[in-house]
Amino acid sequence: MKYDFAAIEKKWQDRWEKEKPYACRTGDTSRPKFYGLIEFPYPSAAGLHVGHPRPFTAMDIVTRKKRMDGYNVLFPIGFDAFGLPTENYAIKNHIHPAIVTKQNIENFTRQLKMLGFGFDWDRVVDTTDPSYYKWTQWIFLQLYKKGLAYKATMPVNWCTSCKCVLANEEVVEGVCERCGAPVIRKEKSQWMLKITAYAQRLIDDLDDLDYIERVKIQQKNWIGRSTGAEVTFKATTGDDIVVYTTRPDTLFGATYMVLSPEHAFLKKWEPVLKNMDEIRAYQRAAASKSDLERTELNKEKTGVCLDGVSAINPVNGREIPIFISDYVLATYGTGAIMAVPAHDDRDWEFARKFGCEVIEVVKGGDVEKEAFTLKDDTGIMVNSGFLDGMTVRQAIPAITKWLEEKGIGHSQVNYKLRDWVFSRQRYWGEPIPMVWCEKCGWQPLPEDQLPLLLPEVESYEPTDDGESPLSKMTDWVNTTCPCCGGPARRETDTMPQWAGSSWYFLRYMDPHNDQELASKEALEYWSPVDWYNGGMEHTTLHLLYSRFWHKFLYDIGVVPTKEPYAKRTSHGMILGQNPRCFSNLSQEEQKKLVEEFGSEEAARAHLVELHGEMAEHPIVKMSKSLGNVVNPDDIVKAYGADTLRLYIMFIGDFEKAAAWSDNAVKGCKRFLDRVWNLASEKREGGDEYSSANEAAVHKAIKKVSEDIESMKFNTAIAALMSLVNDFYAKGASRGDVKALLLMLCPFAPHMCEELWEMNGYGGQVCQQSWPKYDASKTVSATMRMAVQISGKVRANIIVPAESTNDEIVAAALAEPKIARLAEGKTLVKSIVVPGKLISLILKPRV
RNA sequence: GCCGGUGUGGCGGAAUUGGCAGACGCACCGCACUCAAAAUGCGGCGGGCAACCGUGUCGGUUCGAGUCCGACCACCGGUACCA
Repeated sequence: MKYDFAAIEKKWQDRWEKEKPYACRTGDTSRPKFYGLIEFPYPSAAGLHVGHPRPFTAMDIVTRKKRMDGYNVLFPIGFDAFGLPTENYAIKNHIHPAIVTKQNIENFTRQLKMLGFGFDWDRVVDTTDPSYYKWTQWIFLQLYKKGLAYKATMPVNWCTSCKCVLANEEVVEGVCERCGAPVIRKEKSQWMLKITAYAQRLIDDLDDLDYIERVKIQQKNWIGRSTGAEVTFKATTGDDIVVYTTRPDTLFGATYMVLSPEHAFLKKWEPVLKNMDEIRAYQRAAASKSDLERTELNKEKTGVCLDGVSAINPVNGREIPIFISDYVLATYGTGAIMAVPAHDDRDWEFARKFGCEVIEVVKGGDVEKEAFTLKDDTGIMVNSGFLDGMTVRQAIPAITKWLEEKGIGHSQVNYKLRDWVFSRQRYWGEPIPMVWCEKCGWQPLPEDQLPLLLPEVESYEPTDDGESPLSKMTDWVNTTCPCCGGPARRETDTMPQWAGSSWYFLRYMDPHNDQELASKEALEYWSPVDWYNGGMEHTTLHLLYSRFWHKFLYDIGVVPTKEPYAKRTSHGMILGQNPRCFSNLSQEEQKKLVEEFGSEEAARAHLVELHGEMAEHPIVKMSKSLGNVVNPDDIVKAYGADTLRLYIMFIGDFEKAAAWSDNAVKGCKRFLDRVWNLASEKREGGDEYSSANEAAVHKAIKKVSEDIESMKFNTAIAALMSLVNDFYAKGASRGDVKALLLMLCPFAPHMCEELWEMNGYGGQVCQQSWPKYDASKTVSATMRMAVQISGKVRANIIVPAESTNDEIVAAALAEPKIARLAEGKTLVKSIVVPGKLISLILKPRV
């Protein structure tokens, strides 16, 4: 009988739909719980990308095995459906975003079901559903009530194409993360979330989490904690200028001061500043620079020296000039620095250009040539009054103490993390439930009025003036003040896409609750997520945001755990093969080109000339223009879902990027065909393993079990392939085949269910227990050991398993080839590694 | 610049953490089956006639190094005037 994957997969998907074998029950105390989570997809119009099945299949395999291990498994799915791509698609095609979203979710659902994932389909979550975003809005109100949501006017990142503000995390190399358009600074009044209040806890609590190390490092770097001191300098106007420095030890070397162009004192000092025109011109120039220009221009320092105001260095009373320069950021520290050109690269560069004095205060470098920035014990303080002779490490606490005693400074911690810009001037997002009243100011919408529904609008296109499309909906905008009952206006900005995804994993625990975001019972039972797998690109976005929200919900007593996710892993991207790269051509094509151009190098050079630099990269992102995009629908049609699942897991190291290969898919299909042919054969007998395969089966059980736990799916599959090869070579018993199906089931569930049923093993594979590993069954009576002489393998011997070291050495020396090599030599030393090898060191006999 | 990571056959990738490098798969070659092809099954497959040589390069530790230590090279990712 042929392996008819299309019919088999349809049959089992229909049965799963009806019988719901993957549904889970909240509150089951008879079994331990396991909550496996994947990042819910954004339902784009393009449908499922071939990259999606990689993390999905991985967690599907993990959770299927957990079920077989006896866990009550929650493995849910949902849709992160608000956001710009849908809105842009809707605008372009003149369809309402809600309709687009509905269609896209239907298509995604079809594709996800087609791949046979064991989701609990009764728990689907959709962030655009009012019964869901009611609670997103509710959380916002709680943040507002605790002072963690506030409206502030400040320079924000503005995407010139999306016509919308962006969070810091959404700006990548000066351009919009989503559309690639330049980002500029724009002064706007925005809702902000005070994530900075959680900066320290977001760092500290990482220690107890089982996250892969690079995620922890990346989050810590992004939060960017630094310790230093704030120091007050007196200005000649009498004002106190506070600077932040990580090097208070170098205070004696501060020869000038720099303010950010946006610094508030500039306005205050207008009457005394003699070069105000020059200053204004610089301010304007700095403001109009896009982030991209700022980074590109960062090599050459610019600035203006203030004419009319200077500052006094508090340690030595010296008067020093004040500059403004855009290398000092308004949004970090105090927006002002003391410049120590001898010991800071940027200050050194600036001083050289503007002719400022350079005073060495730490010995160890040549400050005429470059700044000496080392902060270790190699430098001794000089030219620094009472600090002279100390090391830098001694000087830092000494000067800090001195500053504190004088009341002009104190130690200070700073973070690079900024508060989260939380409003977007777009339509397709959660309305922010706030009302502006001339009399009462901003008022939160009473909770009983939630959800605040997103109104139907005629036009949801973004406006050039930076106002949300909702602002034109006067009927909706005009409302009454919840406080005084007078006329008031609603907030017309919406929430960013990251809002709905910041808590969705909680909703899965109790998705239909209309009283709370989830019941206490459900939260207690399922929290925390035991294993969360997702992309590295979310490390400083979704992952950080949702940790912040979760900590807040913990603080107000809504959730029972400090952290949302106990374990976080990450998958690599699926890339495509570059059809224009020499190494991806078939051997014949390569040969032809080499003949034509004389050498491989010349052939490669020709391809580069033809297609540009990228022809040198064998592996590239999938793109329509290269024609290397793989559609999961096509693969399922041609080979079946089980083959796609197996291949996407076999493709390589799960954590690393891997390139799609059509040929390699065929190899996985071939493997499933081999399993099918083997297992569909009628076999008599019981459940016991055959003596020929017993050891191999137990070794495979160990390998596959461990590899699934550690996400080494590729080697787990390799072990199963080896086992099948053994079965072909030695024949397989009914029990051998049964073990194979149990282990293969998480990877290829449709086929294994079908074969399980055909063989009449009873029940369904997914309901069986995972096979047990018995180490005693893998030991054999003899062992094969390599014999090395001076570290080189020279022969192999077979000895009884219980041989002593002396017996093993004797056996090694008796081996004909070894005996020949050892002739005329003395055995100096021997090392025996039981079961592996013997290393002999021989010396010529004198 | 700073912080991570990676470098192994024609290709994707293994290697129990210091113990027989190249598991498993792809591609390729041979054989069987077939009138033939495909499919399937079986076998071969790093280089070299060989001694030997081979895990980015150079050096070190060790009986033994892909794995450890030192110096470098290349590529990928994150971050970037954060004082």
